[in-house]
Amino acid sequence: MVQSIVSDSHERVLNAAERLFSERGYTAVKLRDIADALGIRQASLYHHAPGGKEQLFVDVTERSMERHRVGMEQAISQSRPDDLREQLRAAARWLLSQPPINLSRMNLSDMPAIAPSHAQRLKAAAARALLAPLEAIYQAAIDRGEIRSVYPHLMAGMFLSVIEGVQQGAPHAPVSKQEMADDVIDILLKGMYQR
Amino acid sequence: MVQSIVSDSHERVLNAAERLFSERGYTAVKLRDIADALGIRQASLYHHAPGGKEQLFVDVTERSMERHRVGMEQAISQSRPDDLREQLRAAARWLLSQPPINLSRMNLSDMPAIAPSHAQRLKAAAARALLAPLEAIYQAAIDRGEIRSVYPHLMAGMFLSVIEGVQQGAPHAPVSKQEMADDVIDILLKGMYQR
DNA sequence: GTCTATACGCTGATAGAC
DNA sequence: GTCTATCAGCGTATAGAC
Repeated sequence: MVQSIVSDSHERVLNAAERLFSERGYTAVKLRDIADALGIRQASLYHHAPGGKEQLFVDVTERSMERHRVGMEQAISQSRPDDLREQLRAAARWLLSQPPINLSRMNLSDMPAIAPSHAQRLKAAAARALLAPLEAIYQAAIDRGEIRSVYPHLMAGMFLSVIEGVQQGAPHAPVSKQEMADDVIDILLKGMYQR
Repeated sequence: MVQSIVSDSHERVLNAAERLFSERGYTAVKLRDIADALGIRQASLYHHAPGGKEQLFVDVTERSMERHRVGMEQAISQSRPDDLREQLRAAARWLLSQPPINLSRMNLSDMPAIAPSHAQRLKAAAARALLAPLEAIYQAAIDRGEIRSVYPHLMAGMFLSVIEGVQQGAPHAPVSKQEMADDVIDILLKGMYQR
């Protein structure tokens, strides 16, 4: 299969589309923008994405979520068990290596703009890929007494919000994203109060 | 001034526009949506907002940010000084009483879609209204030794992300938004670890 | 102050040459 | 696989009647 070296042209289209969609959202990205990023004409996109804009968005989002599901689960399973801090750091490292995800924008802006059945599928994929793995490690940490009792779902959403904030608020900071994420995880675990 | 009772028709337009823009963002909201929310025709909007869509967006966003600046400063100044927890709770109460704000979406999606000069003004207004007051109370808490040394700017962004997450992730929770916000503030201050 | 009608540009999409 | 040409529909905006 000479075709699937690393990034055949179909992959290049998906990658460009994913970066733009994940940064600006569905409605703000025009097919023209994606074509420009690839150095081709808007109409030429239809050779690689015959389904049109909405289908392209669904495809890249599902691909992204599946990659995140695997990435998150690997990051967590490769960390020491019974160490929430290390698990969260690994999850943060994974998330920061990827294009940013804004779940809030996805839910409020992107989903209403596509077919309800598509929206439902993407929401489910996001829950599986991002929320579920985090909820699981929080629940496990509660069960073994490492942390006090908190709502795992709330904590998972909080973690994702915060990492996303790090990812995009980073430019102004004097330190790297990963350092910021580590600091933030420390605060979530130990708090801000003086010891 | 019989005109300015509470909500003359100009205000009603701004309010409807603000709610929609703040939820879905600039590009996802069509003037038609705002008109529908008001029960009028799209063209009739131009009587109240002769400047068109972009100007309307700038107007409502500046109005919103100015209101937030006052609301945040009041919430904080009416709290006990030297008590970061109470100040954060008051700030959260204020934020949760308002239409949601997604700074990340504003920066990545909305701003690129409007004139650069407009974008610059709105970003500055958001920094003044939301980030600055929070940075100030964090810095003060550090100075008086209430909390350990953290980056106030990072903490301010983190707080806003988290409250916004509470605001929109609330439906699934068994408790009120304010309770969730209080829990989250407790975690930021005390951490998740068992005492 | 709201309406209908309409102009206009932009965007998504199709057809067919190369 | 990419192009040019073109279309249909949508969204913004304007004109003018009521």
